Amino acid sequence: MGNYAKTESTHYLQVALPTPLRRVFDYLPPKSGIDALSPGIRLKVPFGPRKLIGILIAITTKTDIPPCSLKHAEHVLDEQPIIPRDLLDLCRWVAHYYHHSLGETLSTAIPVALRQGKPVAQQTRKLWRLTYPAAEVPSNIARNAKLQLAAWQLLKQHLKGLHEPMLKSLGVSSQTLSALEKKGEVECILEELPTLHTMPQSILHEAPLTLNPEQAHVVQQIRQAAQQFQTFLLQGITGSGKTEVYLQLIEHTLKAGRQALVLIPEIGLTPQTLHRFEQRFAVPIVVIHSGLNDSERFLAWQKAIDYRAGIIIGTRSAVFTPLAKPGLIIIDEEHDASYKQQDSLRYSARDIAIYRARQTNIPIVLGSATPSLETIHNAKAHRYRHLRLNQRAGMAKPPSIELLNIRGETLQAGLSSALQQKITQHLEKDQQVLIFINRRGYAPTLLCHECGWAADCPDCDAHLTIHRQPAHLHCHHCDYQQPIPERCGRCNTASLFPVGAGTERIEDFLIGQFDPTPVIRIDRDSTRGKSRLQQLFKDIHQGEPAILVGTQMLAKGHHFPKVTLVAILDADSGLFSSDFRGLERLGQLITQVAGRAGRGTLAGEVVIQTHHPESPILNSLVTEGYDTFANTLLAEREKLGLPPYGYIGLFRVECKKHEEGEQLLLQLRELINQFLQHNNLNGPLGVTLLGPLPAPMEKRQNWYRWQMLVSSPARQPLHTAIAFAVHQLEGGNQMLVKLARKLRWSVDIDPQDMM
DNA sequence: AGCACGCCGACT
DNA sequence: GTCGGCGTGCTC
Repeated sequence: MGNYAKTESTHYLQVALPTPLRRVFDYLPPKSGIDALSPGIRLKVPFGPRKLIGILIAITTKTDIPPCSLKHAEHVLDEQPIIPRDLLDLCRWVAHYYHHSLGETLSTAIPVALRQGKPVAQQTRKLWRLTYPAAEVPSNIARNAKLQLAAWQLLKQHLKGLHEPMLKSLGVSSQTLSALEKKGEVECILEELPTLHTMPQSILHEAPLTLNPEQAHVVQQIRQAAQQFQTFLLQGITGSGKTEVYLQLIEHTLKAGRQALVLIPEIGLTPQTLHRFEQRFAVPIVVIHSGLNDSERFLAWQKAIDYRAGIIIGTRSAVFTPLAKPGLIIIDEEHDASYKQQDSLRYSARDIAIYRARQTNIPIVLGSATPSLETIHNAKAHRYRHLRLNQRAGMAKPPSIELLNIRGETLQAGLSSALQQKITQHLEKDQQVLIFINRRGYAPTLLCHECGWAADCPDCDAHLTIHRQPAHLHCHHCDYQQPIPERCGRCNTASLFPVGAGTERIEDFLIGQFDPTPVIRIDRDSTRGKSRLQQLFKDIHQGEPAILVGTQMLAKGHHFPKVTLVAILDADSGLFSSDFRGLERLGQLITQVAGRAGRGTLAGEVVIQTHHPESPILNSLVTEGYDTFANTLLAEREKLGLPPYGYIGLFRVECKKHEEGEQLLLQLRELINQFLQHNNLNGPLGVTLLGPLPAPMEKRQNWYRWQMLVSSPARQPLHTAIAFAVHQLEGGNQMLVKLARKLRWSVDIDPQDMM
């Protein structure tokens, strides 16, 4: 390509920049020329008055901008693309699908270090060895320099050298080493980290478990698709051995010289999962979670892309990790809400993962005991292969589930007397009891008995939650805190009292009621600090009789073999949730916590307190199980045209002045409706608008929140309408742009909830 | 989103 | 006199 010099001026660089603007920007090639520029490299470019680091998307010969107003790219940061082709393509699709800026999408996808322009260094490890093996201690090491002498002696016994981490663990500090290096006695060699190509070791540390026939069948079915795209729904009841299936699938993937990407929910069981993986596999495993700092994240990313790790385990954002040799994707607990990002780029890691699997032509496994309705629907439509694990290892029978009528009952800290009796029975048999309540703190409301005033958050439409440890009022929506007042804020009488019960209050009550049985509370407050949660789990596993009280955290993942009674205190909040997914969530929760009851050899019992024991849907769940329950919900969703039968997007607006959000959405609605009419997309088979409506919690953190729902029985018209609307908001319509400037707006495709 | 520019009010 | 409030415009 020697004739670039001639045509140089007709080439333009399309660059994605970290700005919310949904377009790419064209630049002239840098002064250094266009050679060695390929999509995926980083460029430093002038952007208005500042300099930004962008990603080169494409090199074109056309531009919509008058070429005289184009600027030159200033700097080329990479020789090789740091964003591989398929990740770039993935991000383009994501940006397009979620109507988000490509530059910001790329920023979400890559480690912070990269978007800040840090150089990509070859990953190395340091090998230290003696410069020359002398028989005697060299004279330039002082006789009293004990540490240096020890280090020298050590290295003399290992003339091939020792790696720095090894030396550290043997008590040799880097100061000692650099002191010796200065004296010319030792030298440091930078070795490239080995890739899996050159790693001679075997893949496994320990032998795999023997699979039961069901598991074996599942493994075999998925292996048959080993080299091509196929989505599997692995629906396995709690305790049916899904993880072992994952492990064996990964083993086959590794043996084929490929990598596995495993996504787990956010509050996930990272330490346990990781432990099990590390026990099994001898290949390097990389874990990506919110606890990592920037450089650790960057390291993990590099290991994945350089084929230095065989298994990549991570939460939501790990779905963007590029793989050198992709072979398998696993989404554990695929129904979990934490796979959906709830701000900025509102993506679903599960859905992106499926797209990725298709793009790279590899199988993907969605595992869950309680699959989402979307996934069940796709399985029924034969877009996914539906595989099941119905056998519970070493378990006689599934737990019995009872809907306990609490209508007219006087509750003590949220517990009915019937439930208290059951607790006594189980404790007398030396067993453990698990109480589930999705509300932390002492009580959700501080109420005045005299005038009905309640302590509210000044910044949100919400009551303040009473906490006792330490004592204060706390808003769970914006983190506002204040001391507990002694007198009513309205009538000034001293008759304030807590209404309702959260985990702290229930803990208090149980301690008094079932003394001396220990009560272990597990919620976000009781598990602050690094190893608190692990310690509490350890206590539970001692197996002594105990009552566990907790939130969501208790519903996920962990096995408690001695728990035989599980109680759900506030099922009704799920029954009457303002959100259309409320019931689905409740069903998943009940099924998941029921899976916690009676593992091992002991029979389990589940009690669900409700004011509506006759509720047909709850009864169908209890007597016929999750599948039937899900079918009922699916039928309802179909009637209402809700997902998975209809596709929805949500415009969200936050504003400081109450009416401004509504105004913007009203204007937007007018424009969209005109557009729909012009394009024959109105009517029930086209696109329908609902709203603007205030969000379920209208004010939050001093922002008023409005939303407008856009829905359609087909994906394409929905997409078209939203693309049009976004374009208008972003500059197409002057009036709208003017309104939009005063507030914050965003689009949420496939919203999880309307909160 | 940033950032600059520009035009009005209350300060050492 | 000027420091700084935020409305407006622009980013290849």
